[in-house]
Amino acid sequence: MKRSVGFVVYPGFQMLDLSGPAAALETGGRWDSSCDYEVSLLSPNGGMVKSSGGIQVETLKIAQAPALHTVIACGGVGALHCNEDAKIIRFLRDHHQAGTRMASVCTGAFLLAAAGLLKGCRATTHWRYAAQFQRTYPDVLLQSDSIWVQDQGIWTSAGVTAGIDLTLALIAQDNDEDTSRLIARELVVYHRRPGGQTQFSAMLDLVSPTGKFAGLLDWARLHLDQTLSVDELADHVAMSPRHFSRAFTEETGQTPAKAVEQLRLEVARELIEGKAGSVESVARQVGFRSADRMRRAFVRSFGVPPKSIRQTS
DNA sequence: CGTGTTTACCGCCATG
DNA sequence: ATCATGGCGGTAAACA
Repeated sequence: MKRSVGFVVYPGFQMLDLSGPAAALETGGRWDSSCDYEVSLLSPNGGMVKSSGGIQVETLKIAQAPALHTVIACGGVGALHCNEDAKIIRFLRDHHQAGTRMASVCTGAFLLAAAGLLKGCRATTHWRYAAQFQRTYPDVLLQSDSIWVQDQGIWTSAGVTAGIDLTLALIAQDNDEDTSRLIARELVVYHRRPGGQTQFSAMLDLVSPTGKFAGLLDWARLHLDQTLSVDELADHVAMSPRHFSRAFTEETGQTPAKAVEQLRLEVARELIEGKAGSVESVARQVGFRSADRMRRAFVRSFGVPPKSIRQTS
């Protein structure tokens, strides 16, 4: 069966948000006719649309979209300006109400949220825009540390290449895990990223090389059993707590306490998946004062307690 | 499950 | 004027 997938783009969209998922969809049909997708590109006014990198694509007007099985809203710097575009909003709203499967990549989540589709739903977006997103749409349960999230049939993914992970998951839903695994191998990407669903490792990679806080984060990772309060961190880089907090948030897109908690959660998760000791002892190793506190942090961040991670891994 | 306490965050403003 | 810095106080969240 051929499934029709429509990508929503606009001036300033991110090419990789489109081309990554499109490549994954294209690859599927190559062996297996039951995994065949037809891709259409849709923009508010149709015609040629320029991506943020300058490459242009030919699009249909969204009003002339064919019947669609899935809609994917692409992200990009343009998303922050056109999330009030009435044509896009109406298009997304109509298709959602009609039961079309809805998805977004990166800051495409801003479009879904603007259309009101994410109210009360768990969702994610590019980590750098997470704070802005939460401020703009406080009624969305943002899971800023997830690669992708599915809630109420709406799929959102983190920044850029996470769109490929998302598409693999969509393909797995339409077909099966094996098909999605084969496609991942063909594309030479991870079928399941190391580190599970967290994008924080990716964040460390992106921020560390250039950032002022590279050394600080590395140091913190090695001393997770210490308190690591904002005051201590600020002291460690010889800044006032106020200035440190502001500079850190600006630089990394995360507040200091959140970042430390992410580090703790990430290491804890690895230890738990690796079955290294009891949940209680893992909690202490990574600096949670108690297993109960760690458990709450897990639920807050991953949506599930440590126990269920150990069981499913 | 409520309740007092601590912590983090952020807006505002002063300083240099 | 602009920018980096940092102190203060309110608020919200997390903790005990």
